[in-house]
Amino acid sequence: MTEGSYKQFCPVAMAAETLCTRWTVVLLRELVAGSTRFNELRRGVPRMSPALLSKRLKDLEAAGILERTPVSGEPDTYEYKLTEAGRDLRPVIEAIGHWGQRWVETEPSLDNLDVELLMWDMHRNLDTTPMPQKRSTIQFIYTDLPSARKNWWLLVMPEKPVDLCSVDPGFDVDLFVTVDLRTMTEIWMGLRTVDAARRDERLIATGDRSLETAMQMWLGLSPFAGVKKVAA
Amino acid sequence: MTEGSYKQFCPVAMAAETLCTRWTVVLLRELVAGSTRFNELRRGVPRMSPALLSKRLKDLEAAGILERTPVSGEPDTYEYKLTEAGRDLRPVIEAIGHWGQRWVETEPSLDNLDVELLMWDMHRNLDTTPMPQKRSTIQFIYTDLPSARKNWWLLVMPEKPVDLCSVDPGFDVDLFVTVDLRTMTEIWMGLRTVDAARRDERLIATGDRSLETAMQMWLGLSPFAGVKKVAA
DNA sequence: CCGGATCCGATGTGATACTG
DNA sequence: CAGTATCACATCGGATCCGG
Repeated sequence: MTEGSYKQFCPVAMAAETLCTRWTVVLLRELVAGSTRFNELRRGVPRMSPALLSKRLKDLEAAGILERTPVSGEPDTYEYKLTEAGRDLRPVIEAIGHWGQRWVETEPSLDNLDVELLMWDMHRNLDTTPMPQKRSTIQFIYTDLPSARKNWWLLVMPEKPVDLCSVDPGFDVDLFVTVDLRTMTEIWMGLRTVDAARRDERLIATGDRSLETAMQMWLGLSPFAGVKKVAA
Repeated sequence: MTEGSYKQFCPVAMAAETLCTRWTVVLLRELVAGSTRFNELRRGVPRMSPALLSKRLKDLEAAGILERTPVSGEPDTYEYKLTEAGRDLRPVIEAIGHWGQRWVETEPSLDNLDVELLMWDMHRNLDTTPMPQKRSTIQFIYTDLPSARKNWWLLVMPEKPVDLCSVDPGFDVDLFVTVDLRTMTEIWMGLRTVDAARRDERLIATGDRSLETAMQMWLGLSPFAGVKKVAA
């Protein structure tokens, strides 16, 4: 970007200088969502090269948007946390996402599905309040994926963050969800409901009855799932 | 930018693909502010090369954000008007500008002043309602600029758009404003008031008393002038 | 594993000039 | 007025590698 400024005194231009460089707002979305570690960020922004990620983190630190601090106890590991200025970017990210959900055609991006990214987003947004007050294990089986990426487990423990596994954790499974990747992504984006997918036999949920019927409730959707799409 | 997508199904990423390319949001700010013609846009985004401007306009048209239509009567001239999707970007631009005003240090960008851009912005935001119901001519004299860019005239006609001239239009001047470029830019950005600048003798306004005293009123400021700055 | 750095070819951008 | 053309240069993506 000619690493250079727009040379305008307008606040929009001044902000855009740091915000509107490639990958930056996607990275910020990940930070606003709560990721703090380098490799955690990589998982949320998988197609961004580590070199560019590193550069952007430095740029954002220099801009006062985040702070990099060593993690006590773990040498050579760092945490990237938003400053107040960074947290104040949430409305900006929300406005962009809101517009994107309303106006950007989804078809093209539904050709670029990514299970890992989907599961990563889902596990962060699960709403555990309507779930039983005990450990629950939910297994997702993606019918259209090769075996290495077919099975995913969400481990829900009361009072603890939800855990995501791509290898069998060995616990008894309380609910099996069998679905294809596109359908699950559409549900996550709010383009389709769990019930509709079950009626169409695109999604099958078997196991614990209460988990099964409340699925639309505990399955936290994309923060923008509620926004109505207008784009043709 | 590798003219390529982020390949994510997240609405933030989908929107950022078209919005967060270099110059795009600055251009959108200009469109949201009401400019419609190619050379009008150039004046609002003076450091953007015409080649890139042309490309961006095509991209935005392809994204459904604006429409290009021939101007009837004038061959080979076109108008670029925001579609509903484009007008719906106003909250996004506002959120970015709001954040910029709050958090971006202004000092660096106050080294990149631009009279023409400032006058262009000002003439568009003049609030003519508190002005006399007759033609008024206001001359700005920038004490620190070379003669070619020193003098500017704003022509206010009731019921008509404000006119901006960089050559003497020949009318009697109702109000003379003598000021340096930095001070006037600071006032425009809301970093300083007209009264404070007059007390500091950085700005002198002489002529019609009512125009003089109401200056802070009719001088429309930047849309973000009201946002309190936090940045150190 | 974690947190990067390095290299190189492809792509995007800026400056300047020019045209119907 | 409304753009193109051209060329040098900056940036980015992808792959690889590295030190703890």
